[in-house]
Amino acid sequence: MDELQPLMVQRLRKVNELKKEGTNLFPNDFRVEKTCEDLVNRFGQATPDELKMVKESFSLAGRIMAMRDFGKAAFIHIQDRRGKIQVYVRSDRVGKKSFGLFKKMDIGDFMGITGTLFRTKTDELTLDAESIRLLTKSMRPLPEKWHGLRDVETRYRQRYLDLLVNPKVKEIFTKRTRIIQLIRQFLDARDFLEVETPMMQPIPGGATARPFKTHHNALDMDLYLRVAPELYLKRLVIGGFERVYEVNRNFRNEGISTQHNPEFTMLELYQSYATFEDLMALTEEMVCFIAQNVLGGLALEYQGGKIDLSPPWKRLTVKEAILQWGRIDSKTLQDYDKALKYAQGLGIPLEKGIPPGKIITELLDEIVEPHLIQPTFVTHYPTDVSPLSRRNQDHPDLVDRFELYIAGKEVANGFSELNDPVDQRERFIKQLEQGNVGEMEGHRLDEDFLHALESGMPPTAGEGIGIDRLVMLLTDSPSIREVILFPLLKPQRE
RNA sequence: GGGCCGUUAACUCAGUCGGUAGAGUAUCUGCCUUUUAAGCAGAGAGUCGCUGGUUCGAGUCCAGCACGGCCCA
Repeated sequence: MDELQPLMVQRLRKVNELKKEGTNLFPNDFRVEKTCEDLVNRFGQATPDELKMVKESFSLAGRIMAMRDFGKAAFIHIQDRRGKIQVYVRSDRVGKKSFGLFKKMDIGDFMGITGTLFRTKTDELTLDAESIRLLTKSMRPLPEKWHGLRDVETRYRQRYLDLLVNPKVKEIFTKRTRIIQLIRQFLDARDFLEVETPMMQPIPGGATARPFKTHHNALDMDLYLRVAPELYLKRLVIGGFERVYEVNRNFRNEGISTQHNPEFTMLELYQSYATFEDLMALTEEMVCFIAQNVLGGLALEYQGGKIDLSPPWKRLTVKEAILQWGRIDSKTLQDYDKALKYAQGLGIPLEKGIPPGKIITELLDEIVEPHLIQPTFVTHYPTDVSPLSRRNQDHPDLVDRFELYIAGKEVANGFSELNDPVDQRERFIKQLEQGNVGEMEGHRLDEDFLHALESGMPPTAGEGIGIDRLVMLLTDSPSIREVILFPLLKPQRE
């Protein structure tokens, strides 16, 4: 315990008094029958007279969140996982001994109550306690009831307090779980199989990102936390799991921002005999299914802007998109030097020698992305920045790939998969030669994956959806830290 | 990495021109058996993020550092 603060000293005094009286401060034999929500759902509409007819007693437990003391009686609010209910504790009903114990309870303590229901003068459904138990004594005070906990840093560092006193925060994380449940429900119903693939990989593959490194002592082997599960999921497709998905964490050793946390949650799915177009349809359907269930409709507000998820979503090619919002014509865009100069003129720090496709995607991020507020699929990316995507039949320098943008954020990335092992080998080698990947620690030619691909992968389409960003969108959260329970923060200096 | 902002009681926040550190909630004491931000009366509670500087005197001005937020790269 840190240096004893006055408030803790006062609580410790009560603790010692209770111990001396023989009270167990941490019992675990109270039987909980109901949640607050159960009682509100069942009796919330009942009139005072109807409640008088209910002779039944109910037992519930929870944390004391508010207390209004009248000397020989008190009103308190009890909060459990499903809600809150008011409890009336009076000396003449619970008995003098229990009431003496109650007087030593604090906001923040856990309490078990058995009682009957009534309605107060001010019409609030209230449990009239006939017996009470202290279930856990708390030693520190909770944040203030009215303003709650506002300090962002404390909210993240002491998320338990944030969850306790800020109901909206609890709601966001409940929604997050609901969203992931709905994803599973949606994909399971379409005969996708959920799998788990390695988090620790000898070669980090599937995305261009700096990995976290770790070491296995017994094998004396360096390992990397995965930046994507892609190459393992494809191995499973090769192994005959024609429809697979995984919802789990990826790790990227890069910057932190309102859009980026070093560990983040991704859905990746693979469907054999499907194309990137099939996956656009699936994405549209799945996101609408989730929104319908979580929001009750397809209209939502994100940070003051209105977003309509009603299908069909807009689709346009990368080229069309750049020509629409950029001040550049088709001919200039196709000329490497001119396109590079144009990009540099916009303040994008690019050096000569970068792959042509990189100019295109940088331009996309810079001039198109902010405009893509309503859901939009941008399609047909350059091949040289899409090493795992299948080439377009008619334009081999483009791939059958899409990215989904909503509210100016990249939410999904999918493509028809490259299943030609010879082409794949060449593209891996080219990627590594280009430096930005090759120089990144751990990235090297994954012979084991190529070996698998040489055994034959059926025509397949795959996609990744950023779950954190999807949750941000559906909960109107401005920062990724609002949708991750314990976002990464630097340790606090003592 | 750069710019701007923040850090004061357990929580939410004031703090004027540099001159004894403030409020509400919470806590403690007393009264109170239908309150709900209960009420009334009283009390206690501070390393003003940290380190240094300027000054007779620093929460306040200056520099550096830490952590966080927003924006930019």
